[in-house]
Amino acid sequence: MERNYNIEPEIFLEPAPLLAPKLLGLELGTSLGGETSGLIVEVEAYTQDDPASHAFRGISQRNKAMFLPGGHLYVYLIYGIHHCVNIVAGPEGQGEAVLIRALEPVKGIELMKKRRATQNERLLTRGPGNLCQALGIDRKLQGVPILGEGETWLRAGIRPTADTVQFSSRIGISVAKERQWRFFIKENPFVSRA
DNA sequence: TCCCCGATTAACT
DNA sequence: GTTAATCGGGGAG
Repeated sequence: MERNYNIEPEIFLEPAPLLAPKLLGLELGTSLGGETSGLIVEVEAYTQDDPASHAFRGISQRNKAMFLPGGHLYVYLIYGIHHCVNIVAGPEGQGEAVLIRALEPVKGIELMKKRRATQNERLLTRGPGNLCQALGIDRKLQGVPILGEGETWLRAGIRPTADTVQFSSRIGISVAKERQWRFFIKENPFVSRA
């Protein structure tokens, strides 16, 4: 574990599969009627040439935030119910992003319990839909920058050592299962699946 | 315009 | 293990 390191802004211009593991251990938070945050413990990378990616068919009204420069947010609605949040990767015009799949809660646990309607801390930010609900993230945050002093922010957290990072196929997709672009912290209880 | 189905979740049997 | 919930993107006609 390493604390108080700096986030290098250039990492967001790297391809999503390179950026994704570097996001593990960073603290993602919002200040929306109260501060809530958590350490990123599970992510997945999606690229433009990737059949599982929303960017695969090119730019559209829905996915245009994916084509912003790295370091912005791409938020989408899935199954008509749940929001999912991505951190955009790569240069402007390149449709790549990293889906945030799980956080380890840090700040605003009481507010997150209220938003999630549960007292079970383990369920607050486990899974991409759940963590958006806990942090109050929806499409009003479409395309906002993640670095800087906005109401959505990313800060240095606790950087994992290489031996605690695992990777696997991505969850819930029906194509491109051979791409092992899911990265997560070994044995972390907030990761959505073992 | 119609139709299918998804980067999910929780509540079932 | 299975299934309903509920919206909107995108391909077919």
